[in-house]
Amino acid sequence: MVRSRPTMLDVAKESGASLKTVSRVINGEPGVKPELAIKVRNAVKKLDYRHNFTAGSLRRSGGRTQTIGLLLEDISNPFSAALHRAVEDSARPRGVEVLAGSMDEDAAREESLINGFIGRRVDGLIVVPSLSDHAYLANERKIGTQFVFVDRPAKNFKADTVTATNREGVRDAIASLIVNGHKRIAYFGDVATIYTAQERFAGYKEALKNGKIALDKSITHLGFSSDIEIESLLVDLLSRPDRPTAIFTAQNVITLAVIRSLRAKNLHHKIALIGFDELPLAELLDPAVSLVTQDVQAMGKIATDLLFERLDGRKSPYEERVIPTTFTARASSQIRP
Amino acid sequence: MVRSRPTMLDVAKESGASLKTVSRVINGEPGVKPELAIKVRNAVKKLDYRHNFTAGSLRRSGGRTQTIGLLLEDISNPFSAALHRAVEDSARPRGVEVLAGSMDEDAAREESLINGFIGRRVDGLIVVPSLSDHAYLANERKIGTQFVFVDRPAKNFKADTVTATNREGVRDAIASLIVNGHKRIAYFGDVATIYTAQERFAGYKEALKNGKIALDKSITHLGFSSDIEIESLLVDLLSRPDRPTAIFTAQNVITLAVIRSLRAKNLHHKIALIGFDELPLAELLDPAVSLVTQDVQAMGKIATDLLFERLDGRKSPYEERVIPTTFTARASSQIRP
DNA sequence: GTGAAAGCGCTAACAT
DNA sequence: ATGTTAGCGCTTTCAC
Repeated sequence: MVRSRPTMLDVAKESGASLKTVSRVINGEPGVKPELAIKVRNAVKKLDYRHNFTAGSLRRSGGRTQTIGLLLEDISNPFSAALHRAVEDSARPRGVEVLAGSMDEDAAREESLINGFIGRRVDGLIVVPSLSDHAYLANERKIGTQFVFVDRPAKNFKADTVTATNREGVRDAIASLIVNGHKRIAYFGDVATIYTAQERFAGYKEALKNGKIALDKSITHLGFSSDIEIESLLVDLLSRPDRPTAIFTAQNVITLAVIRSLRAKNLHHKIALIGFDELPLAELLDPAVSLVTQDVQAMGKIATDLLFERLDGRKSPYEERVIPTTFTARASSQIRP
Repeated sequence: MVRSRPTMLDVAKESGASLKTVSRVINGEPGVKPELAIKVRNAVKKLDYRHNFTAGSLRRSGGRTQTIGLLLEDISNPFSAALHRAVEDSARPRGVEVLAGSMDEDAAREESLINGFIGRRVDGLIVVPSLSDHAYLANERKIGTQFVFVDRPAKNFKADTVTATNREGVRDAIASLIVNGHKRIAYFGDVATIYTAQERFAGYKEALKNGKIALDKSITHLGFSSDIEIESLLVDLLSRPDRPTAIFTAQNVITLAVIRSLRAKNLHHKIALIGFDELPLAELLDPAVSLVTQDVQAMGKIATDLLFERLDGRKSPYEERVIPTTFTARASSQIRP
């Protein structure tokens, strides 16, 4: 049988207190005589009353729902999942819950998610932005919804942003290859329309320049590619007389594809490799894979803290916080040309 | 400057329609003349009106919020993250958003999360239950909140449940080792208080029995252990004259620890290994690791579908859906004794 | 200290 | 086809 939920009024009747007094007790407001408060609490238990947060925020000054939204590329990928966890850990101590969604780099999905979240009146949004234009968020911000961007800056919208040292991280990793004597270093990355892809490629070019090595576009590849595509590109590349002696892969999935291809050609002990992004078993592979990684935990925590500061009324100019990446040198980058 | 959000009344005034007509247009209810509807939609755009879903559900019959809660062990682990994604993919087409949280096998956290979610009036909850007693949920269900449990059944609470064939999956994997001639198969698993750990160990015992091999408790270990603990246990085990010729690891983290230890002792090509749970780069390791895996996608989809069926009013008895596991035989389980 | 009344933004029920 | 009124469960405001 479906009963209806007890309300504050039910608790008031049961306890003999007034509606407002019940509200005071539930919300921990001062100025209620202890005996009355106990009566109220007993009634709460007896009726199994559950406070309706949602109804409260309708009238509450500021209208805060104590809920934030988190827009990720894909909830299930390790970067997103780790970021989500960091956000959760910062939000929960404040009694704030997190709505999360996957955008799949799809502008329509992004819009539908943002609508869904704003329709539920989230207090703020933490966004790993895709390509879309974010100018339309200005109206939302006027109304009090706050925004923080992670991993990449928003487009046409100034806001607090947390990114990693993509450029410097790649630059230093490539430099270590150059120190080891590599002069032909291939680069496999994402399309240059993605901010992080741009930055990482810029780091590559910077390192080459510092090492007085000319950029050879025939050994760089920018663009989304299937495993098979990467494999065939690699086969081409590696059958050339002037084949690269080292490879830098600028992203998770690409690193995996290249590892597979190198193994298939039995070149994994011949050609040096450095990848960007965490790889779960990197140190157990043969050779262990050298990686440039982001401090996702820190990025999530800082983003959430920035969001709450804005919600608490901070008015200072929008910040760009840049979190250092880490280069973990393992056997795969010690291979000499 | 912080403006206040436009409401339906503002849209009504702007468009010249009545409040209710605006509501009809926004909610896509029939019976509004196209011309008027267009006027309303123009006003919505002009004012940048955002529907307040939350306020609506206060009055709406059934009081549905189109939001569900998902309680996971740890949002950031691959199993949880994949489950979350599957739930999201089933929920979004219905316009339902997902609140998720990590319980860390901690009853207090579980309670605080459930309170937080119910306080926001989620329509239903999908739970990967920890050890706590779920009898108290009976009151919530009377009131209309629905529950589905995944991976493990709830305690003292009957509800729809989606689990995997833990027992059968392990049994068949162990059987394949026995077929290969193994008679001494070590087992490393979680504490037997966890349902899945129990089931998996039961599968191990079943396979031994079928193979007429006596259970030797000196080569089984049940309990949570650090990497170091596992390593020292393994060292002991492997230095014995009657050392095991194969190892079964009943969980993700344990599998990793055992792989590390076997490598450290240079025994990874000597001792057969099968693990439970997905491992991201399993096929790239040397030897490639044989695994029993769950169909997390299917589990998430089925759980969400069951939840929505209940929310749609299905009254039939609570179901226990059991999803088949998959055994992927790779090189690590082909090693002979 | 406590409580009554008004109203948050919306939908249901009932006009017209 | 459209509008009016009440009221969802709560917090605010203001009175006692």
